[in-house]
Amino acid sequence: MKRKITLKQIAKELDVSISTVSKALRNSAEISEDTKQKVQAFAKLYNYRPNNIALSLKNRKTNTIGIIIPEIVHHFFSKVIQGVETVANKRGYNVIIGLSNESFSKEVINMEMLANGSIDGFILSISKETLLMQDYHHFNETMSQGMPIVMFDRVANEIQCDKVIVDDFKSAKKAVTKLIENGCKSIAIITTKDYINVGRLRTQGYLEALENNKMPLTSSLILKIDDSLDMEHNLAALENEIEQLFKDNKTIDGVFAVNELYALSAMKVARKLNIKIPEDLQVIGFTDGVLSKHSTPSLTTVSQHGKLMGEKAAELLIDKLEDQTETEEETFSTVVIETELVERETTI
Amino acid sequence: MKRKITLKQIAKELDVSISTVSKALRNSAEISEDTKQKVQAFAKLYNYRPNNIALSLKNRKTNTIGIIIPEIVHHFFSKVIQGVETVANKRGYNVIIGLSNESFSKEVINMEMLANGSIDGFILSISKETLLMQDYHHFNETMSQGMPIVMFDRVANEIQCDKVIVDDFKSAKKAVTKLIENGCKSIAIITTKDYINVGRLRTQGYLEALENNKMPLTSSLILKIDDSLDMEHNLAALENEIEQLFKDNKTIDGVFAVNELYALSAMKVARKLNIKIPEDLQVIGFTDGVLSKHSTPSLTTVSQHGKLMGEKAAELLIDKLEDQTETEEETFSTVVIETELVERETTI
DNA sequence: TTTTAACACGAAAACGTTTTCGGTGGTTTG
DNA sequence: CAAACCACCGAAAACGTTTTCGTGTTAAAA
Repeated sequence: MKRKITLKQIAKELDVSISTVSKALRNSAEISEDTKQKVQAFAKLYNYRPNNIALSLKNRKTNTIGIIIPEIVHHFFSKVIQGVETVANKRGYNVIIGLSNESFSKEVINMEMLANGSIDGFILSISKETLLMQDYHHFNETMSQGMPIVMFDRVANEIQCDKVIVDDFKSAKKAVTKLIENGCKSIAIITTKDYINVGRLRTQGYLEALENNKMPLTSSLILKIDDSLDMEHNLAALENEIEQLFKDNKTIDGVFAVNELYALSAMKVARKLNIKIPEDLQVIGFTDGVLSKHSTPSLTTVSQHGKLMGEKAAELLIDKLEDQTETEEETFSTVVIETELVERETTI
Repeated sequence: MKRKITLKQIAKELDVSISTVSKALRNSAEISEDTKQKVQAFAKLYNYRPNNIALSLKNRKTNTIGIIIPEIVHHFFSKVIQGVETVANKRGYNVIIGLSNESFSKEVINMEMLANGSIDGFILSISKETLLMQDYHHFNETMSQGMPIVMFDRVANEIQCDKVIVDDFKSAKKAVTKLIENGCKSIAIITTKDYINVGRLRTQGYLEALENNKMPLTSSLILKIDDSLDMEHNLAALENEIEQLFKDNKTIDGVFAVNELYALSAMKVARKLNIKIPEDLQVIGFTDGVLSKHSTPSLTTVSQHGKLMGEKAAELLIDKLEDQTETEEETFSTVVIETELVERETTI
């Protein structure tokens, strides 16, 4: 087992100084052609690669991006990571991940862990618990230490930083309007509690769409799910709630769900109640994942373009990291990614 | 913007030496109670945290695990990452990810990138292209430099390292046997080309199950898909092939598919051809993902326990990293994770 | 009073780089 | 022949730690 070779060892072998080796390898004009050749040949032979850690320490720059997400087994977040990874690699950065599991404390711990020199900046989506508690001190602290943050999707308006979001309000409005245009007269929404801001915004979009089209707002048609617990493991409860919704409102002919799972559950319940999709009931979901594409019937959804969000977030972060200008007034931008209504089989 | 505080700054402020500060913070007996109190209070006030990079350089240990996977937008791999992350964090390690996108060169580049000091060891699943080319020099090189590797799922038998796999052969056999017990007389398999070893093994399991039950082996019932291209974006081609299979073999009453997507495509084609599931056709897939759970009818699958694989892989790697004993003969273990046949609605 | 030991602390090396600043020795110039 | 110059190379500092070893001070023992 041969350890990785260092400058020092090369210097010793060739009987020159460490500085000479370093310069020779970087093709400095200070070094004669002869020595350069000699050193470079030797380095190539022993497959020399500079040690990243030493470089990081010297340069006070790790060329690594930290990404903190609530969970990874989730199509949207996977897509975002994919996007981040793509541009990060292209621009010479690595990606290190931390999972908060929707927990405030894990989010804090993970950030502290990475902030101590391991990374140059963060890309993150806020955990549910943090949103609920509205405790954002850790974000401010990291930023005050000169470590930039880019938030995506689940952001906090109170925090001044770069953000990448979709226009949840407009997108929801567009989706519901689509249902109205398709002839739906009684449209229900299955959404989250209001502390999840994306859920709240989507609900508002729903309301505005109804209002703009002079349709009545019926509070019993608004089902707010408490998903503080992991719904993946609580499907039965979810389906019961939805079934009750359908039974209480027999006229429902359209459903807008703020995520894939809610939409699929609605479809499942509808099937159970012998409601035909899309003839008797049209459904639109949010977040374009694998489920929508492969469900039967395949689900019409508002696609968020997760990969694009990741790419954009990475661009923003790296731009900031590599921006040399020492301006006093820091400026932050919020990029809005356009959503797309992907029409499949659950709408006419 | 205040930079992170260092030992040197604390030392300067308190008018003691750097060594004293370091020792005081680590509660060394060399330092008087007075100075300890003073230093610790000051450090707490300024929220001192040791710089990870400096520690890594000093200790020649990064406490970071590198994980290289072919793609991340994939339920199984996400699960594995989740597993790795869980035990890594528990044992004080970070996780850094690299995506090969099923490409040999990206796999090599990514590994070289990380191997230069950024991480202590690898957990990886081999890319399709690498498997096809059978060029494993980069694995041997990294290991010869003292960096341990743990492979999972898609492994190379030629390489001596720790491995975490499922018994693809046995699992496939079990699944097909199940179909036979359920009364299927003509069972087709939808699998990959043989260079993907997991595909090959599953095919062998299929064959053995038939043989053991004295059932005829019909070559036309074996459909080997060339998925060198990304099938997610080539669904139509896949479905055509499957449709042809059904049309050529009208007697088919059972399908074993080596992954979720193949299984779902088979179900889709069956629906198109008005074949009832599970009455006329029973289907079993491999890899327990979200699709299986939420499809209609929900798919009976062989679950691989991705998270468990990740956990096990991380345990193996960290154990090796922290094993102090300087044994000459290195020993490698291969852990086989038991699969589980999750029976849902596509089987009787 | 002198020797010894305990105590408290600091200097310096090491991890692997890059870079600045000074040297050599030789050659050209006035 | 001295001065200036150039081409080439090395010493050392710096990044932020930890740790070994040495040293000075003080109190206890001889």
